[in-house]
Amino acid sequence: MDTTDLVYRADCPSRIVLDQIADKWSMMVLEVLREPQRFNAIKRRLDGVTQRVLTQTLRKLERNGMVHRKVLDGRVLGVEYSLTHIVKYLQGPFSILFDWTLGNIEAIQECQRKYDEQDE
Amino acid sequence: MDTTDLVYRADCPSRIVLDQIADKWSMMVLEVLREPQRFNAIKRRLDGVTQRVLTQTLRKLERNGMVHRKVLDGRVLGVEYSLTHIVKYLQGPFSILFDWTLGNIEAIQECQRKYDEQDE
DNA sequence: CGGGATCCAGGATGATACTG
DNA sequence: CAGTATCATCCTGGATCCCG
Repeated sequence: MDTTDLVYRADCPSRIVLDQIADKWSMMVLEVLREPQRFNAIKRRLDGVTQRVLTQTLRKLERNGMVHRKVLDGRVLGVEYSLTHIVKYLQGPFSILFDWTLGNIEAIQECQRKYDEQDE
Repeated sequence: MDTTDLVYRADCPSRIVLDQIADKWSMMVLEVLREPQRFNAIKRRLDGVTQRVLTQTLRKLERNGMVHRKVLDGRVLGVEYSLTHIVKYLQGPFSILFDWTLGNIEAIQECQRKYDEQDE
């Protein structure tokens, strides 16, 4: 281990952050929450996520101060989620990542085909 | 489901890409490989990764055309990994993400403390 | 050096039912 | 609406041993 590689050290606090947000659902939630959304609205947009996993993901992001949870007052229960200010800064990079996946998907799938063909 | 939300649909190819790279080790490998590195060099820099998981991660990235695997000729076995050109475009956003974790770690840990204090 | 093969435990996840 | 609780299952990941 090179001690100058702080971000890669297991005991570096930033690694703990990466452990938290560097997963598929967290990234997609952060992208969806460009606009504040209610629980079921988020769930509907993230095709395939279960309510259990979405709840866990939101709790994790809330714990890390990246998402704000607000109980709406009204006759029926309603909860709105939104991004906190510290995480809004990441929206640019995230958008680039999403755009990149769309722009490179064909090249990637071609690579997958070639890779899978080798000694099938 | 809003059909305009292509990137969030389970059957959208880009989701498959996110499934592949949106995880902790993949992101760190892509960051480490700014400079081409040999297997054990990568392993040493990524504190805590096991050789098995690193191998799997590299294979996955190679399959998706993001990492190039090159067997070096010499008396002993040597393998060098490097980034392919399509993924180099992501280095900017990745660096921002890494810098962000370092810059916001204190605020985040403060949020964690507050969150954990609630009704301990 | 750079892995592959195997075994195994623990955590993540899906399905389902229930609730303030 | 927005969750919690429980259970069965699956899969990841760690540990270990071996190999060209």
